[in-house]
Amino acid sequence: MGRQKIEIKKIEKKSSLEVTFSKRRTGLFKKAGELCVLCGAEAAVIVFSPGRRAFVFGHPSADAVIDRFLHRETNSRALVPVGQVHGHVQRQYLEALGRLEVKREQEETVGGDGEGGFWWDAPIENMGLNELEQFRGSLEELRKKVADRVEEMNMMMMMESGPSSSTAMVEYAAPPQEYNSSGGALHGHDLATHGVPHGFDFGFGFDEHLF
Amino acid sequence: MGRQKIEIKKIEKKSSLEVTFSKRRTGLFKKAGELCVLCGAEAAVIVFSPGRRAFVFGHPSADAVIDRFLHRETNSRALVPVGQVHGHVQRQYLEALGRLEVKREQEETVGGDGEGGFWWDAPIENMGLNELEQFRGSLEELRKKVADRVEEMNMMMMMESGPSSSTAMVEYAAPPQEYNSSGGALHGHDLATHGVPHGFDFGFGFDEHLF
DNA sequence: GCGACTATATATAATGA
DNA sequence: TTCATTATATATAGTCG
Repeated sequence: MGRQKIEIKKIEKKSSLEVTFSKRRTGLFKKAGELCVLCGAEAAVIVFSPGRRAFVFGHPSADAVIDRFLHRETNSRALVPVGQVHGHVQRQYLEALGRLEVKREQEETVGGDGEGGFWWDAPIENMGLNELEQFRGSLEELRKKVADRVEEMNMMMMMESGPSSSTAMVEYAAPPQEYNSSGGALHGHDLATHGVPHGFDFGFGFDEHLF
Repeated sequence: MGRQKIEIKKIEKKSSLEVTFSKRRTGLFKKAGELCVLCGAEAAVIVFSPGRRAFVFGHPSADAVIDRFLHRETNSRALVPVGQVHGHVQRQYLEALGRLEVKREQEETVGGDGEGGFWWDAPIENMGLNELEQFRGSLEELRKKVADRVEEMNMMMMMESGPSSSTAMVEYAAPPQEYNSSGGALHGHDLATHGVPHGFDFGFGFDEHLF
């Protein structure tokens, strides 16, 4: 994002590392703030510089967010198998997949985690970068293959029952997911009206104005 | 940053709010990761969507960073570098992911492979149209997930903050959620007692050498 | 209600004082 | 560190399938 493209790897030159750290930290906080305002989200960002200095952004406050985050942990129960928490939509996918005769025995082997996960969790988590990249490539291929197959089948159906009835049947069987709309109340503070948020920095005192 | 300039104020249109939230959250995490890699920093980002869903990014792990942050007053300077406790880089990374990511909603995708070939060798030619469509949907998810992971891992591999680097990016499901930290996150901390009541609070640096 | 695609808005790397 | 500048790299708002 500058005069020149840079690789995302550790900056060795100390001087520019510091500059970059400062700029990007500021940018990060700004983005976080924007996300909060735009979407009514709550967020906390904690950054430790390599020199062990801490910088924190929080809305409504870092502590509030962290607290909320930590409390959820303490209060909730033990591990729940993935499928249980979230609804039917996913289940349908899984059922469909199950019919593929994909080796389910792996469920026990790879899943490892006992009740914690399903077999499809493992592959990704345990793959090395190369494997992942290869995996990704293969996925693309497969996706194409599947897409083609779908088209092909549509074509066939069209020929069987006429052009008018084909399209409707191609819809996703899975009903649109309820994206967490209920109770989407914002938590009190409407920042949009505050204009410029105030900032603190006990270390140096910049970052006063982010917007 | 788009076709059109937007004001930084709450987005009312729910549909675009969700899209924006998703896009910007991704962007935020990416930036956080870059900051970590480029500057050898440690960071945690916690975001609660208006729908109460929690999303977390952490390097080396959200736990580690939060823990460190919470101990700032008492141990701040004498703190044992969080990283030292952990062992092998990749291992730690995977553990963190395995521990957290399992509970992701998106996890309910496909995946897995056999010893011989990959699972997609399964006969798609035997699938019905609906199944194919569903399958395609699942593939899409998986692909995205894999792509994300590749990026994460690329980032991780570039990090040279010693033997303890890792990065975790996680989405927690809403109300019922478990997070059994093995790494020593603190529970039952009364955070709400200090900090800024509301609004933003930036850069809460505490004394130490700058870098 | 994603995923891909752009046209723009922003962030920021390099630079110089 | 800081600041301003500015050329570019990125992020992302809108749009379409």
